Amino acid sequence: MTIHIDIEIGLKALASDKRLLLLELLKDPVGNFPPQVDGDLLEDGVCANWLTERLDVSQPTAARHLKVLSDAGFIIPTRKKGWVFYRRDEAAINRFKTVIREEI
Amino acid sequence: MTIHIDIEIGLKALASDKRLLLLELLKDPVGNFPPQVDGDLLEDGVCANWLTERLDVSQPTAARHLKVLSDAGFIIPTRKKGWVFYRRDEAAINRFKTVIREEI
DNA sequence: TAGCTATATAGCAATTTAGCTATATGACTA
DNA sequence: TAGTCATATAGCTAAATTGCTATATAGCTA
Repeated sequence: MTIHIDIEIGLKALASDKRLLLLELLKDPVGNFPPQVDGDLLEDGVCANWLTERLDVSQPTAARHLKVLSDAGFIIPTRKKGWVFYRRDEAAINRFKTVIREEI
Repeated sequence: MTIHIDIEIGLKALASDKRLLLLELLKDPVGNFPPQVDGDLLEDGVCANWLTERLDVSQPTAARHLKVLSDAGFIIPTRKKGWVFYRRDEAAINRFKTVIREEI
């Protein structure tokens, strides 16, 4: 009940098939999505709209999943021309993996 | 939604402060608990009773937390003289860490 | 500025999870 | 074998999570 506070937030954020799918899709934006006009697939990330389609849930539900991952620090939103693009925060993900490896 | 099935079970099992505490306590049985009579702290693990006390929940609630971790394969129960002792399954835990590292 | 479109929030129903008390099971021990 | 003690299960309530529809917000674009 000490270090656990941070670790638990990350674990809860990941413990969902929808959110695991999001992170998986974001691993290879170019392979998983068609070219984007207003944001670079790699630098900015993938349009929330497209991620929503892949999740097979309503737009608000997908938005909340994205927010959970974002709040946990695993993905980074970038606003551009009225769109929001999401990409993985590999550094944060790696930090989390290290904590898992060392603390569990 | 493919590999995720196994990974999700593990993540859900870990995403709880009580269960994280259990795993932490079991990391150092000798340091965390007094000597045991009927089971060896290291070979057999820690008596469910003592773990329950440390968890600060009722006996049935602790039993269920232990079952979740046990079902997920993270801890191993050993019955002896009417007691049940629990120890970490380090191999299983390491396998899980590897999956996390490679798949997330 | 006005309207449009993408995304976020509000608020509700259904499901899952976590806690409890009461009780059943199961296995030592006397 | 009977009794006792440790642990597991049953069954309930409260809280958290996930999904939805409806609506608000925010920021382009014309």
